[in-house]
Amino acid sequence: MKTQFIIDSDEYKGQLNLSLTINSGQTSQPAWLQRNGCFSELVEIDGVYCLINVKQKNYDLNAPLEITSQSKEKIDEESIRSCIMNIFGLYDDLEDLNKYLNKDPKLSPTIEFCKGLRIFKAHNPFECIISSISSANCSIIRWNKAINDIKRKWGVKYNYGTDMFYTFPSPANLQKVPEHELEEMQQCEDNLPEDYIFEKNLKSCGVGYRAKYIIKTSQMVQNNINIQKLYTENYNKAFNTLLQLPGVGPKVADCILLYGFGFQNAFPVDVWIGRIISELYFNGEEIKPNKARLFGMEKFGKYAGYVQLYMFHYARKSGLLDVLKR
DNA sequence: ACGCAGGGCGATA
DNA sequence: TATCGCCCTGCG
Repeated sequence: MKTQFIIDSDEYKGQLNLSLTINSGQTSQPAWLQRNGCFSELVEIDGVYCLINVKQKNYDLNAPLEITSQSKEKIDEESIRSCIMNIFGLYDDLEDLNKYLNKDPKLSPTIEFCKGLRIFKAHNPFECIISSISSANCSIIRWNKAINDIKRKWGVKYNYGTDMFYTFPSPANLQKVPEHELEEMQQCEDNLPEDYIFEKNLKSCGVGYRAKYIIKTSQMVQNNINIQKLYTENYNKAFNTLLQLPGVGPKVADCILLYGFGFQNAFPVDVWIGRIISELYFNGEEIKPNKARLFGMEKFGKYAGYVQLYMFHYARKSGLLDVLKR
């Protein structure tokens, strides 16, 4: 089944920079496949896997979004539309956000660097949890590659012409994968060809010491922790629930809440956000991560998640980051 | 070459 | 309860 439609810019408030939103390194998921200005990914909608192609003509921030979708079974067009609106943060009111940023002289400079930048929401919350764990102490390119490797090795493959896309494996499947070469070898035991290369294990995806966290977290999501409940819990409850997962500390928990579960009041603090907060609001005095986190949540309220996203992007593009490296 | 950046964990006081 | 060394890999 093929569907084609448009999301016009008057269907949401403020601009959208599709490319920037997808490529700004948010831990909800790796960047989508990009070809000729068109972004593609396999997304589950109403229980059906569906290839989504999204294009914003000439990278014009006000151009309508051109959507095509392909799936075996028919999916209601409204479901596809709202799914895409959600993934690209189109339900967020950027006009209101800009008004808010303009009122704080520390924040107003971020606006011109971040036009149309939106929160890139997870289409698969479990993938978001594993992405966020993989991102800890790790570069964007590295965790992007790791997640794509995991999908390729244990996801379900969907062919669209010559293109191949993979689902993200379920917790039930990911909890069973071998952690390293030795475990993989033990699982195969007999009659493998001499030249067999052991590469169907988590470490071979480049996740390093996080492999055991990923396996344990998959087990806990499968058996102990109901992640669906996070949607209805308050911030503190959900935060503490996530901290129970191995590999999830405060920064990763906040990323999961913000990008995966819609908690826009979360304020994920990495070293950079810590330094920026210290520079902008504490005269360069060193600020402990937890203090920065509480400060951000308190000061920015429901805008905290966006402020964090905008601050980081602004600092990168304006050269502030280089200054803070000292 | 090789030391360092990046967040979380577990041992220490 | 806070602090510190270590985990793995890519990069300068």
